[in-house]
Amino acid sequence: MLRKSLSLADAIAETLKADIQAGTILPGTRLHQEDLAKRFSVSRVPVRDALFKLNSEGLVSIEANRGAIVTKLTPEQISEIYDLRLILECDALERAIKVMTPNDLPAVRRALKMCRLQADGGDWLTADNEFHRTIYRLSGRTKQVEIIDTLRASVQAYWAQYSTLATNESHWLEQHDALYRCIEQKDARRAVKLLRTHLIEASIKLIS
Amino acid sequence: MLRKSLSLADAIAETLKADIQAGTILPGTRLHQEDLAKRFSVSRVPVRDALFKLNSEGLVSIEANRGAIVTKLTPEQISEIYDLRLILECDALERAIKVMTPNDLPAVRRALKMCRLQADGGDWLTADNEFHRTIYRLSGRTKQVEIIDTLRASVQAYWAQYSTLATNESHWLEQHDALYRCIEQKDARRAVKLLRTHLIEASIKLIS
DNA sequence: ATATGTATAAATGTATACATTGTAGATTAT
DNA sequence: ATAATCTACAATGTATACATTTATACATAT
Repeated sequence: MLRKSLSLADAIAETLKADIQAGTILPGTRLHQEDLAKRFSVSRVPVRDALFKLNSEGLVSIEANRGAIVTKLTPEQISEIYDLRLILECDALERAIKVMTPNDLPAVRRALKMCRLQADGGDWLTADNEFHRTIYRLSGRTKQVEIIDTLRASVQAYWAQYSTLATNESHWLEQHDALYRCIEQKDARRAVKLLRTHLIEASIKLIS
Repeated sequence: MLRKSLSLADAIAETLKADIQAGTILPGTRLHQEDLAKRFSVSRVPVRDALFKLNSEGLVSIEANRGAIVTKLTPEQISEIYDLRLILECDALERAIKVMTPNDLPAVRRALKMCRLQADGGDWLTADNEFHRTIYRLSGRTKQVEIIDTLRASVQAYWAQYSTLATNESHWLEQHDALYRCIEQKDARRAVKLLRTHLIEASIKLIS
């Protein structure tokens, strides 16, 4: 496997992204360049690069001369993101099912298994993300998958908050199982319908 | 009107963006930090910031330790972008028509007029962009409009190439007129159908 | 002649230092 | 006491200098 040389900026960006998505750093938190530089024992330059990168992913908001804060979404904004995900993910799913071959199934099955392992306690959110991404990638639509990833990432921080309260993922595991069966049978119509309700339910839960 | 203080990085990014979209800087061109720094009479720092920003908009591609090049799209990638635009723009148009009031019409009419003025010779591409954006903004979907803008921007460079050869915008002006009439009558169904053919025609023209 | 390895040069990545902008606190005037 | 202005501090923006990585050219060996 080819390992690309990871710059400091990329490493910092990834760490911060993980912290934000895990809920360790809450939305609305100010991110001071100097503080972060001290935390990572580097200069402010790679920190700035990292913040710019996170800004481009929508995870932090930068105002000129006024610093960066972890993006805080209103319920309306979260709702809009879910509407976008609905459109883009359903389309990607449909395309994926149409072009995929039996050879692609093991990867999906593996991701599904990972979800079961991480169901309670473990890193459920990442496993869930990986399951969906595995499917969407089969569509071959690079840009579309990239946008979907960005949208999913930007709401993940709010799930981290949520799941500490009500950690009831078994319902979603069943939906994943059902989705896999549809994929296995190449039943795009039904798969899309499942995903649609999956996302709508999630949206409602998260906003309420 | 509130004028936000424009950092050097933002100014450089805007200039480069304009150059790329105008076709002055062609896709595939390497963008050396030092050269750009000399061109704008600044240090490499704001240049790097600008390149990161353009990278986040998909206009340039950055590889670690290997510099930045103006993003070069394959016909397949262009096609994918048009498919995404089709989905997102049609949805935005439909939503815009549903929520807009008669008070919103003058702005659209103004943008339409601008298109006529810039039809041949002038800055048609910008006027066309502004016309569509004016409509989509009425939907109130900030994130969605942002994504649409990014997608439109990333293919604009290829139109710049194209329009020097065959500058025949009158056909599209007619389509704009027709679209406006649908909007005026709040006929979302027909408007979406028009936009769909508008985009499909454009896609085919650009790729061939 | 091709391929490989090394050395040199050029470009990007990072650190440090300086400039500018924005903010908070205090002082003064109303 | 409140409002406004000025001053000092803190944070970001930018420039310069250094470190690391990558690419190019040349030499050498097969």
